[in-house]
Amino acid sequence: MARSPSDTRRPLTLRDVSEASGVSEMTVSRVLRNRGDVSEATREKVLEAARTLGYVPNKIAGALASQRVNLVGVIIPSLSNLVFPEVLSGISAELEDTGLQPVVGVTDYSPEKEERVLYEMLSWRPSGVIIAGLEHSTGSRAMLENAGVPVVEIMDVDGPGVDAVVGISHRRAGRQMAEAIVAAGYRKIGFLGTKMPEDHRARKRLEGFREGLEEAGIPLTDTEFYAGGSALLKGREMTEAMLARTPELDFLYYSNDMIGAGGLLYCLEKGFDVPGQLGLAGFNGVELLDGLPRQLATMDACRHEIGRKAAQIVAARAATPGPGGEIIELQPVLERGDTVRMR
Amino acid sequence: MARSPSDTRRPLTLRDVSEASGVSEMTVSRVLRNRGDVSEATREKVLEAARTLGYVPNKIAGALASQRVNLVGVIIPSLSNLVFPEVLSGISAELEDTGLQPVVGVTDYSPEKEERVLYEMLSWRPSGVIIAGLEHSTGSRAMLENAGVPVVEIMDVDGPGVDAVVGISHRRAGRQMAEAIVAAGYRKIGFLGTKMPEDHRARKRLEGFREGLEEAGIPLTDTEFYAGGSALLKGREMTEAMLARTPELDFLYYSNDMIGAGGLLYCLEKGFDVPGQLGLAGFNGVELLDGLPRQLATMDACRHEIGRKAAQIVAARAATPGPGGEIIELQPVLERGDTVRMR
DNA sequence: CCGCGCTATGTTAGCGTTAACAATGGGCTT
DNA sequence: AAGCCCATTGTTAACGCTAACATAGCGCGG
Repeated sequence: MARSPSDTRRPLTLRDVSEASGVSEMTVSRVLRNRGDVSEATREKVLEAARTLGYVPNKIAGALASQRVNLVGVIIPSLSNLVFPEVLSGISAELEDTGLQPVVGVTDYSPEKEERVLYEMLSWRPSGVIIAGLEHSTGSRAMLENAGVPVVEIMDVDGPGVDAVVGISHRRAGRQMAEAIVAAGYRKIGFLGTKMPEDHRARKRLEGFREGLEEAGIPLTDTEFYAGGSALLKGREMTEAMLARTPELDFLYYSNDMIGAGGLLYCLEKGFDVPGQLGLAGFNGVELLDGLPRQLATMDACRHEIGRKAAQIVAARAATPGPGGEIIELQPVLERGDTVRMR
Repeated sequence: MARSPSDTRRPLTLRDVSEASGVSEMTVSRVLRNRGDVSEATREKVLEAARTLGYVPNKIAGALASQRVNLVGVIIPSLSNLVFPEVLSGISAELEDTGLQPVVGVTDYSPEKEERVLYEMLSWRPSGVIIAGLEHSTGSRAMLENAGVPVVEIMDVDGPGVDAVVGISHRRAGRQMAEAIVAAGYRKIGFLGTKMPEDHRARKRLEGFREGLEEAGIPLTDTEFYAGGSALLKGREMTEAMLARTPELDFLYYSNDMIGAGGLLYCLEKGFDVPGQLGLAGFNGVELLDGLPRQLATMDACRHEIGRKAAQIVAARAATPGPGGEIIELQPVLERGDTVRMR
């Protein structure tokens, strides 16, 4: 397993293994990749030699020679959002035994950083790219179009994609929530969400939500936006601020579950009648909500499933090149929880 | 930016750019890497050509030729733990302008998977490896020893490392918490934590905690372990179960903040006198706690700082090879919050 | 016992880039 | 005007591996 004799720290190559086992480099390569016919005897001899030397193949050289790279670039805005790790887990699970490996890049919701990360990724010539969102800089879009590999844009289907798209309609999700709220009889509605101008999905949810309310002839009574900080705490603070400013509100729609949870905790503490006097809802369906004193109404964003489907598309096309352009719209499900009254 | 004429989808190479700009490949390479002297005129000509073609350099070939890879492998057990994304953010921040790029691998707390991920990473010949924990399989350890690149084991300093180590002493952290609890006058103490046998850091905290109690002549009255599921919910359920079984408990020490938060919510709901009759504490110092109705006592695990320091070590040694073996022990700080009484 | 068709192994020629060194040429010194 | 230097550009040979083809040996049918 080690390299005791003459440890000159010259990195090991196929040649070392080939010399140690008395066969050609090609044969060693074949053994190590399980490709082509090799007799059982040589196979074992080679594996033994590789193991005692502690040889680790050089994929850089391998990739250059074979023009194949078993990496899939995954570009997401953030890792601290909870949502994206879940998408990632779907991707990893699906890629598990395809021989492909996800490589993650984080953009911090910045189009410039996205462009840099994408450039960096493409320079490794991955077998595919999975990227969050449909909105990209001109440069990024051009790179995606010319990459010559499968591209899957995820999370969102409200808009044109470069190639394949897997996600939900956030606009529709917002609208559906509006309809449910109106149907439950709430009339004075407030929205609380992120300020981030680059969070297009939150924006689309709000737009859909507004549309849904408008159709019922109900205005959006108040809005409040935040940026940064502990989401749970922000939810709490924003709720307090909004209710102080607009006490007549009877429903609060939060752009994500975390601030919604903060709001819920605040309302319960204050002894408000939830959902009787005041209804609450969030978005995403994060696991965290299960542990709250009351179930916050939410809408599952199909995060794991989005990851799986996206990975499937990449894996399928890495195996057999096809035309591409698949559009998969998943349907988020409204989970009413305990914070929307029944009628 | 695009590739309109004769779009044969042959991947672009340096040669294409060199032909388009009328200089040699070498000169193009120099321009694109800002290396060596190139006249301003050619520089612009080349950049222009590269831009209009939409050329993206092939780092695989570059890395093979130069024997330099600007990647740092980061191997962590999980992304859904909240703790690790924070470590990652420290690493990214520090690596930001070193030209190095983190590449993340996830082990799911499995030594076998760790070994596979490590092998995969090393096969890309990264400039360094940052890996969580000190406990590895024999194979992994051998790979780390022979990798010939800087290795930084993070999170934990309780034990021997392969090369550099950055972390806190979880044993000491457990002991400190025990001392604080005893000093506050609590005597009937329960521990709630993960069952995962591979979470060595949680184990060490428990060991240290036990030691600390023993020294004060106080036994650990009850323990409860869980695996999987929503941590917040589990915390709630375990707390209920434990208090039903052992009602005389006056303190609950949770192995992480998430289950601690669940426990706190449960206790508040039940109207228990916290911290008077029942004290609570968690571990990690996650941001989430800020939004809770009451501040849970916890101990900051210095996650961001650990990431930064580890990245610093790798970056420094990638620039100037040194001896290695740095050991950096950070000191977690007890944050008493509102759930440990003052005396 | 010849040669066909295997299977097992070896040989050759890149993959696209960069390190190292070589060449070119114009200006400047003497 | 010869020679030299420097800035700039080009040439050559890897880097470590794999695709594609070549070869060696061996059993076996006719």
